[in-house]
Amino acid sequence: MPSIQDVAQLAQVSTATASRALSRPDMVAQTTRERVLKAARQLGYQPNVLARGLRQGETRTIGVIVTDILNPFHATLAKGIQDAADRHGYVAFLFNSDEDPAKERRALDTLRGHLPQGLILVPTSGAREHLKAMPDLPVVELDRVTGRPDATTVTTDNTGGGAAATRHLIELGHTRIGMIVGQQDISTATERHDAYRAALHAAGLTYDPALVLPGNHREDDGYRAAMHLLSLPADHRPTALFVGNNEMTVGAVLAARALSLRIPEDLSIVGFDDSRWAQTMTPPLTVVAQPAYDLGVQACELLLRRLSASGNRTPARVQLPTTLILRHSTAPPARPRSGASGPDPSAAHPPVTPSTGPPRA
Amino acid sequence: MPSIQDVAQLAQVSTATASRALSRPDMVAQTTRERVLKAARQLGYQPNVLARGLRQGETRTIGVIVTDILNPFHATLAKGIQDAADRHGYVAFLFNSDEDPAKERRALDTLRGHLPQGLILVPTSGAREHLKAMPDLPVVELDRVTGRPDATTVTTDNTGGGAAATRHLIELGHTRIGMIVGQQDISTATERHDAYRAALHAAGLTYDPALVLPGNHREDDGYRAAMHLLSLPADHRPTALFVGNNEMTVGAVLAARALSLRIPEDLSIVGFDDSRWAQTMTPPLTVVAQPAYDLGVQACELLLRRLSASGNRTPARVQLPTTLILRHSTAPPARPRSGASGPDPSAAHPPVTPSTGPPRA
DNA sequence: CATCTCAATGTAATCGTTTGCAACTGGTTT
DNA sequence: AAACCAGTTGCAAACGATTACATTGAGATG
Repeated sequence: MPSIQDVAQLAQVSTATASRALSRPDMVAQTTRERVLKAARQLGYQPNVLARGLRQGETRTIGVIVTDILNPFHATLAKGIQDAADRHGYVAFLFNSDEDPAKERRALDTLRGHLPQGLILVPTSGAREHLKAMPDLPVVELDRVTGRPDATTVTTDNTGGGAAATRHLIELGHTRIGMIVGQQDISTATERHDAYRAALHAAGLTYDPALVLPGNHREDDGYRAAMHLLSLPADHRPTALFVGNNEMTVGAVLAARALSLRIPEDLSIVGFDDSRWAQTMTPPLTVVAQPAYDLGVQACELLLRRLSASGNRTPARVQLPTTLILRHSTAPPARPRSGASGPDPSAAHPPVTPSTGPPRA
Repeated sequence: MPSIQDVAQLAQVSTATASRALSRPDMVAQTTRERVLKAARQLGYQPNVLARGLRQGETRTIGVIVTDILNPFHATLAKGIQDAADRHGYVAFLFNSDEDPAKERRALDTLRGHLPQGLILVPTSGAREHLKAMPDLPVVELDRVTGRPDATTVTTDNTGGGAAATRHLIELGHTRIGMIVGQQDISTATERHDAYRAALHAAGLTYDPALVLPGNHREDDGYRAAMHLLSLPADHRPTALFVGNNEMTVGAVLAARALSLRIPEDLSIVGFDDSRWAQTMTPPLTVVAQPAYDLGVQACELLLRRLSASGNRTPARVQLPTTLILRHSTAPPARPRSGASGPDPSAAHPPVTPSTGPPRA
């Protein structure tokens, strides 16, 4: 790798002038500038980010930690962030926490050594604690929220989305609506859960804890939870399911199939977060859609704005709307027939193996 | 951020000793070492990667460029790489080229400034040219291949996979087998294409160029190409389709649905690359599966091995096998009837039958 | 006891940039 | 002609780590 010394030598100037010609064009005479630029081009000079970062303290780098890069929602967030960062001449370093606070911690430590100027984080339950160790790093919490008092956050309207989904099912005539909800120490999960409960109450329906099962955001959890709910005796079994995230929705659909329940005739399903899978499965899935790419872009721009104008009071919280997209996985409940002679659930071993992702650590 | 100076001061030693206590534990007396370690812990010291990298020339960093992070195949590659890098104490910087040579070029330049010790690249068509500018950077070409004479590569057996897919369709009795193939300047696309042609010839079938349409790897392209092929007059229309990558397969399936063609009764489809979508769509898709996660891991380990033992002749080319996974999107061709006026496919719920994926590592 | 050895530590140079300050140029003002 | 100016350029000091080399001191050896 040619250094700025090589460029300077070839252009017959000092390194100082060479440096200025490249980054402060107006401080140097036109003819010298051209000489330097030409030399740089000729050598294929590329400034050494390490040296520059060391000297300036500015790395033009931001860190990004998502919880699951294989989840299309998170991949889209990441892409939105990277595209936006790129437009502003920043580089985004992407890490993965796999929903594991310990891994998140390690990612943070690694990142810190690279002196990022800011951090965009989809927090795990440990994040609040971890962030205490780095009080002067500007952080944007994305999608979820740690609850730190004056955090900057970019989220979606989980409450509105959860309410819309639940109301939709109620309006179709469902009265036993089950929910598969994420970990209760994750803000999005509790918000969606609360919205579901509130919507039931508002409609005069009772909230039945037996119809609400927790999962850990992954497909398997959705499968297991749905299996349990759908195997309840016919007069307790929910006729509709609201599932709290996209991965678990896949599991729930597979569980319904495994039990030979037809969607939407025997079971209505609303998922959270749209995806190609949701659009193209049969039947196409009714979902609460989130503007994932935009979330990423907003988070990045918000962070960069904070970085440049540290005094300037830019908004600390951005919330984007959700959209209920009606497709064909929801319908009025079936008229109660006698002995909803569903297949014996205990005998029904999953004919469709829930697809597991690559090995999780 | 505390520096090693702060640590040294607190531990009452010189920076040299502090540095040694941290990275050459055996060069320093036990009592001092403990003092330094304690000071470091107390201050939350995290070595400045920039300074270290600058001094040592070693950044313990590798660059990764994939062509589409939103494609689950590529996301899985990236995850495999990052997990493997992490295990070896390396950090992987992930970039996206969006199949665009110009973007790839920019990513390479940016990357270069960060002095990565190696690069893992899913090359675009411009890569061969771009890499000339950086002759001393160790590169592993992943999934695709640029054709540079002594490149290190990690790929899958596209030829075997393409042959298996085509043979499978031939054995079912198909004689008009269409193919939707990727850009012909991408190695995977030509290999799969060649394998398809060879398999036809081996079976005594003629290769009909009219049944082979190119696409640019994205869903839209698959949709358009399939639309075209499936709109041919009934006696020219292919009864089976072999689609050259996962994204285009989605498009092809949607096109078939749009034309109310039942799969597999009216049209058999084999895709390349497995995915959750392929596993859970109706009917579950027959595919040529690739070990994506493993590809990433292998690429990373190969690169790191090359880095450490530069003299040592480690293998330059790794090829992993593909697996033809039979599901339910393929069947013998329909007896030639007139008019494809099948029932509305959206009403048809084919029985869900076991569709176990390949054993995942 | 003088000397040698070796382990432990310190001093200072170094990596490639940026940048405060000084120095030089040629022209303009007093 | 002295003083001043603005526009260019160079010198050299940082940034934070590592490491070649020098130094120290204590114990071993003759």
